[in-house]
Formats: sequence, structure tokens, C-alpha cells
Amino acid sequence: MRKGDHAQARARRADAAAVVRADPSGREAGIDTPRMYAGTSRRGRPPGTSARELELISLRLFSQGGFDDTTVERIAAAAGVSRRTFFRYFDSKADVLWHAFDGEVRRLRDAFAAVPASVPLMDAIRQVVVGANLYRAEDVPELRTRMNLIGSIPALQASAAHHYDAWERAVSDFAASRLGQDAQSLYPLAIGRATLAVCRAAYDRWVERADSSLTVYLDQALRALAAGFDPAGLAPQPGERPHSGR
Amino acid sequence: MRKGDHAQARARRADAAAVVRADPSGREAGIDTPRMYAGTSRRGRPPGTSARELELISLRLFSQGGFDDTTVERIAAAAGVSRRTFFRYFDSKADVLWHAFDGEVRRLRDAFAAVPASVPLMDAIRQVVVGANLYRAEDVPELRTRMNLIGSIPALQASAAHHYDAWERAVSDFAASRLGQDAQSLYPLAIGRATLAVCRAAYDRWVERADSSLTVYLDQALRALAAGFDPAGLAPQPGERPHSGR
DNA sequence: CGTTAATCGTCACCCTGTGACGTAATCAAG
DNA sequence: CTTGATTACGTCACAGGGTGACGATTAACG
Repeated sequence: MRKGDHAQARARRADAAAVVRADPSGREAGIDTPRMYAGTSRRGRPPGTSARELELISLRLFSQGGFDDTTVERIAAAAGVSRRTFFRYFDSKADVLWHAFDGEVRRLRDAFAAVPASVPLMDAIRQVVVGANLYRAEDVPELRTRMNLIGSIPALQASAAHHYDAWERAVSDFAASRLGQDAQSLYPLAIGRATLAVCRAAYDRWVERADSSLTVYLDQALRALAAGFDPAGLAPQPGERPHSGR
Repeated sequence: MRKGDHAQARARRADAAAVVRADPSGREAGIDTPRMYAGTSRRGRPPGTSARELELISLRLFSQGGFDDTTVERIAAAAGVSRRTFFRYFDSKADVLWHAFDGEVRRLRDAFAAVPASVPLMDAIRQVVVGANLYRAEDVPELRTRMNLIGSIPALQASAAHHYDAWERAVSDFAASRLGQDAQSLYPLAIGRATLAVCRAAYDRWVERADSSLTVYLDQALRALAAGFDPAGLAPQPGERPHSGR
């Protein structure tokens, strides 16, 4: 490392931090990845950035310049950090956008554990999933831009599989316990995946058209799933033309 | 290009072709990608290989040495072709394993077009999907190794999204026409994705345990979907212990 | 034989992701 | 204050995936 590099790095970091603080989400740093600060400062050198900061910077750069044309080099530079450090916080360039999603899996599992046994299987799944998707109004814009990117960039859809897996397993495990079967057997597996499938449909609709709340779409999709997609209950949504030329 | 390279290349190609002909599938070349020969030989230089040949060689090398440790360099060398040429036949290293899957989408669309309007929506989907998965016995081993790779290597699961998309749309389009709605609206979208979801569950079960025919698993999964996963009809499969310690 | 069309090989290049190794910053113990 | 332990960081080198440009090959056509 040469001599004046650190002064410059600090200067860049100050700029980047200002950008983060000016972010409309208002949420502060939060969870760090390399060693997760728990309030009390630990032993060694303090982290020069945070997963949350990198997430916000990436989100901004991706929205401006596109995912593929935004190199990790640029993201790291905007955060005042080296390229190598970025990959210490995230395993891949795409993972930065799934940071928040991974948190939902935990919420999902907790909620499943709290469902009384009296609630029927598919009703329980619907309630839990809808409940895990109640976002505060101030968090919605960020969620929307993130899902917009995920829905439109192929490289991000490719990275989805890994993250969806944990989500599906949360549902499969619950279904397995209810059915008294193994989580890897056919029906629990199918239920977990089908649940995610219809939720993704709901998400896509919501991203594309801001005409309704996300939870409404989720609820509709999950009800349809539990009804076996009976055409009798599948009326076209308000604002949609029945029949159409594609 | 230096002088003696072509003689060497031809020699390597002869070896590779022998390997392909010795393949148990017995199926010959078939569809080429760069310009799809239609029986009559066309204008310029004839292709030095075929997508099918690259597919078989890749499948063998992946099974032997693993996906990540098998470089495109090695595959191309085994086919007697340059690295660059491999990427003229396939857009990515992973795509080589999805070559056959993409063909299923066409079969799917054709079958949907032939379904009489009297068959209820979900019944039609089940029959068409099961019908599109009737494989000849001699093709099953290759299918199984391919699905085994796809199910176990993360890099391949990542590439799945793009190929699944076309499959889902085939189902969504059919559902949309039956419901008189747009294919991008909530229910058709949800039906297409949920259908694929349960089929993937069936495939996974089938790959993991050779205890039953693929079509049986598919039929069971699709019937469960059409029944809204009513627990009354979800008895554990034969050979599976109800309850278990995971 | 010259032209045209299609494929292929070589080369150069960018980007992602990783391992190795030394450095920087903090806390704790002496 | 010094020393050691600990944690994060930067630099460097490298392998591999994927792409564009350009010339060389091979065959059909006229």
C-alpha cells in the first residue's frame, strides 16, 4: 500500500456516508456481515463500511447505470472501499440485492412457529406469508426498486434460485410437520414451491402496476392456490379487460 | 492460424465423433444452432460439430469431473473445436444442459393447442404436461443424469430461471386463453408458475428415488395442485415413513 | 475460376470471483 | 507506553466465463 492512499480513502468514505445518510429510507446501517457488530464495539479494526451501505449504493448505481454496466469496481469506489472488500461483504455482485430478502425467511419461520394447530394448512400459509409482507410505507419505494431490478435483469433472476430455496424450505418444513411427512417428500416440496410461485406472480403484478397493495395481490394469489385454481373463483381483477389482444 | 493446426483439429474431431456415436442414446446429431441444417446442405463451410455433440461431450465431462472443474476449454478440446466456437453454439457453459429442455416447451405448446375445450382447465394442464414427459426408455438414463446435474450444481440452478420462463409462459398462455384474461395478469401467471413448481418437485423426487415412474410423480403433484393441496387427499407416498426425524 | 455465404480459429480484452500475504486500526494485558 | 491479539482492509496475481473484431477456411453457385 502506498503512502497517501488512506487519506484519500477516508475522503471518499466521507462522501459515500453522506449519500447514505441522505437516503430516504432513513434506516441506519444495521447488520454488518464480516463480524456483525452487536452494539458494543469488539476487538480489532472497525469495519470501513457496512452491508447496508453497500446495498444502498449498489441500488442507486444499478438504477442509474444498469446492472451489467455497473462494475463492482465502481460500487466499491463509491463506497470508498476496494473491490476485494465488496466481495467480503457479499458473495457475488447480485447478492447485494437479496440482502433484505434473506431476512424475510427468518420472519417467515418465526411466524410459522406461532401458528395455532387449529388453523388449516393452506390458510396458515396464506396468513403467515401475507403477514411477513407487511412493509412500512417508507420502506416501500426501496422494495419496489429492488423488485423492479430483480424482475427485469436476467443476471439477477439467475441468482434468485439460491435465495428462493431457503424461502421454499421454510414453507415446506411447515407443511411437512402438518402432514406428518418428510420435508423432502413430494407434497411438502410441492407446497413450498407452489407457494413461492404464486407469491412471485403477485409480486410481479404489484411491481408492474401500482394499482393495489402488495398484500392484496398476495392474498388473492394464495387463495387461488388453496382453491386449486377453480375457474369459478378466478374472476378477472378490477381494471383488467377480460379478453384482450395480448 | 498456423499451418498444421487443421490436421490436428480434424484428428481430434474424429475421436470426438467416435465417442458420440458410441453414446447409448443412439440418437444422431439433430439440431444445429449456428444455421440449422435442413437436410439439404447449404452454402458455406459445413459446421465442424453440432449442439448435440457438444451436449453429449459436456454431459460426460461434467459427470466425470464436476461442472465447475470442467472448463469450456476442455469441452471444446474434446470436441475438436476452439473455445470460441463453443460459445457460438451455446450462450453460456450452463446452457448446454438445457438444450433438450427447451425442446419440451415446443411440445408443450403444440399439445395445449390440441386440447378440446371441453376438458377442464387444470385437467388439461395435467394431461398435457404428463404427456409431454413420456420419454422412451432408452432416453431415460441421459435425462436422469442431466436432471441430476441440474439438481445438484448451484451454477446450473442459477441458469434455470431463463429456461423455466418459456415453459411457464406456455402454461400461462393456455390458462389465459381459457380464463379470457391477459397472460400477464395475476391468475394465469400464478397458474403457469405453480404448475412448473410442482413439476419440479416431482422431478426432484424422481431423480432422488427411482422407485416410481416420472409420470406417476407428475400426475400426483398436478392432481394435488388442482385440489388446492387438500390434506384429505395428501396421503404419504408408498415407501415413505409418515412422521420421521427428518 | 471468381464470388458469395457460412463457419471456424486466433487474438485481445473486460469482468467476476478467489487465494495469499502484508498492512492498518482497535482493544486488552503487561 | 509497549506488546500482542484480533479484526478488517488493500494489493497483487490469477483462473475462468463471455464478447467483439478480423482474417482464414470450406463449400456452393454462376
